Amino acid sequence: MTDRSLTERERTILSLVVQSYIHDCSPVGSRTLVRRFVLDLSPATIRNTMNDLEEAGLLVQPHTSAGRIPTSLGYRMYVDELMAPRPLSRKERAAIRDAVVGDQGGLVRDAASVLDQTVRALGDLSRLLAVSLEPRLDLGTFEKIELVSLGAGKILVVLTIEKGFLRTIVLELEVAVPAESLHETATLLNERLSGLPMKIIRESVHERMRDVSIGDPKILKLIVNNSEDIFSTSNEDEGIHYWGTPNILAQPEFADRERMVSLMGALEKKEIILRVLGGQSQQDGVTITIGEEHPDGEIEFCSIVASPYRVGEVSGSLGVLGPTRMEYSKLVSIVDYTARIVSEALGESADDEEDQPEDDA
Amino acid sequence: MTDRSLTERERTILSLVVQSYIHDCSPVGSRTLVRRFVLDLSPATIRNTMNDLEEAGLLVQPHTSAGRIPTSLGYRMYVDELMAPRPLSRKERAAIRDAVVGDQGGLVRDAASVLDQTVRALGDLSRLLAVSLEPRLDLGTFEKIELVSLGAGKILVVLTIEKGFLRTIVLELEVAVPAESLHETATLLNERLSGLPMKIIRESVHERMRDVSIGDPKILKLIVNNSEDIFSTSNEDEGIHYWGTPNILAQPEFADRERMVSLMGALEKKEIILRVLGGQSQQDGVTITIGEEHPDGEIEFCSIVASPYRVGEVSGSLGVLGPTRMEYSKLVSIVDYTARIVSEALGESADDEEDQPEDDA
DNA sequence: CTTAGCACTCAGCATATGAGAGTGCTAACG
DNA sequence: CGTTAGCACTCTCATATGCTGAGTGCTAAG
Repeated sequence: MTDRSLTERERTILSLVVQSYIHDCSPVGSRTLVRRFVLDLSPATIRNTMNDLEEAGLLVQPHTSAGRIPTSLGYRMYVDELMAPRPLSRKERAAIRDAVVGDQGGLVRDAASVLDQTVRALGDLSRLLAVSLEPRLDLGTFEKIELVSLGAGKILVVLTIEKGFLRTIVLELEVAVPAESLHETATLLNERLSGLPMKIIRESVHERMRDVSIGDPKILKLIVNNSEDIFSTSNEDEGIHYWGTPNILAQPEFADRERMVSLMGALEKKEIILRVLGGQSQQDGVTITIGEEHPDGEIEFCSIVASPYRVGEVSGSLGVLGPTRMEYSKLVSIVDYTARIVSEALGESADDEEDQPEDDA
Repeated sequence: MTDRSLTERERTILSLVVQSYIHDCSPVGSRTLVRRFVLDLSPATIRNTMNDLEEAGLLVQPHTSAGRIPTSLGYRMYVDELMAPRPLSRKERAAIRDAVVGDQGGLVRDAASVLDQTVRALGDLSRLLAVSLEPRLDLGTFEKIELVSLGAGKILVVLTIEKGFLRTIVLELEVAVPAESLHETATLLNERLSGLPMKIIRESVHERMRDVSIGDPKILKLIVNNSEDIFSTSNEDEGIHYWGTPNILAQPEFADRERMVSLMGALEKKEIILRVLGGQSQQDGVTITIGEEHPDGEIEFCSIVASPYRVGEVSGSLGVLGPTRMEYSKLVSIVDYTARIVSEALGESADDEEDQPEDDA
């Protein structure tokens, strides 16, 4: 538990133990270690070092006289200081890019569709559970509202948001409203709200729409009253995309039914994912959260590698979830690259004029 | 395997075996049976009968000298001839109704949202996996198309279909199109296509839109060329809603990892669900498919209780999936009732004028 | 037709046993 | 002093063994 920095040997051993365990999922002993990686040291020496690492809280033994396995802290150390991100092969990149970009031909794929494809690729490639959140439009700037009459008192509200994001909601009124009036109301809303971030609108429509003389007061009231829902992110708590449940369930760490069921429950309820991914979308770049670092007990055996993607002010996030024993070095690269491509893809599909140059990091 | 009809005693015994097995998930023996249900027969007699049932292919022994369990055929017999559908309690009905109907207040919940709520209730109530398919708009009659310019060459296509179903797609053109022209094009499309079923439109837009003089030819071409996607059901292969994976994974029949993983894979790929539920939506009323009756090996340990829901010509389906050992008598009622309520809810939210009377079956 | 009795089968459980992997410790070594 | 060989010890895992209980099929008697 003392956090004196590690010696070079300790760093090496820790790194090897982690790698070996990630590979085999079986506790690694001193003898095995020297044999697998041809070390110029005797098992006894390794044992001593391992003992030190155990005292530092980086390794544990599942039971007396078994090999060691990394603790969350051990993985943390490995991730932060020891591992070298493994660059992606040309083929892997292509796989991601093809899946994300897809081909349309006249039809514009919306964010949901892009993300759906993305998680599939991400899940298959990582052999873990891939997750993504649809863009949070909160910080996006509102561009335009359009009101389309659908007959029978129903009105389609079409919101255009920065970078071509779109949101449609159907409202219902008891009485039909003439097209003229609809148009006027829309114009009014546009005049007063255009250019503001969605979030600000939510907070201040009431004031901004207080004294109005034109437009239909009924519709206006309806919109103002439902502003929380209308000027929000996507529908309900939806907007989560998954892929790869079988991958993760097949992992040996979920042989325990108990764990498995509770994990699936957590996934289905979506709260946890929303909290973890949603929270992270503030920060930039790839974030790794390991095992017990999670506040939620249900996923204390899991790690998450996630990254936000951004299109203008709008952002969402994506990542993979798996057992703590995962190939961090590879996953960091995969997730990072995928997030970039998604940003790019959504940006492009949004407005073609500004061609963002592809940066190959 | 001879299908001479069963004697009264055989029917009773089969029924009791099925019920007992459904309850316990442990093979039921002759002695247990007489004890549990106070039968006026000796175990030996039961044994003889059971033997007959085994020869008829309705029961099997997992191994010599274990009790019997029902085969798919046994369940089939039970479901078709022996069981009495268990009526729902007032409370259960209320639970379903509340979840499905929900409350809106100005905002119209679309089919996706209604079904999402529905499967949650259905999954929780059945303690199994609930599944639903969004409505297939194929047979729905097309009412109106509306083209809304989004700027930057993008056009929002709004399709109104019978009973208030809605479908929106974004198209993209290289050049901006004047509003005037958009309106003309929409009018043209409405004149020629309104009142036709979506399916017919898909098959015949090319002919119907051959000789036109007004409207923008570019947009028209785009729409005609993409008619397969535009005048179709919902987006991609989406439109499946789930709930209750933990329920089903906790079932003892999925203790086997192998099975469990393959089941989850099948669910995720959606094909099987689409085939089973989609296929069934033709027929009316509740359909039960049991174990090996399914063409797909992945779900040969599962049964599905499903029912279509209908709103005018438009229909979709919903149901529950679980191990063959499920409470058919209860589930039939649940699924049936849920389907009715969903039909009702979607119908109402579609057009309020025609109040369908609630029928309490 | 029904039932008592009996020999037989087999999963499940507990117990014992041995092998293998791994450890910590101590003492010797360069 | 860091490193290493040796050793006693521990603990899991796999295998073998025996026992029990639930259940069966068959036969003969009621």
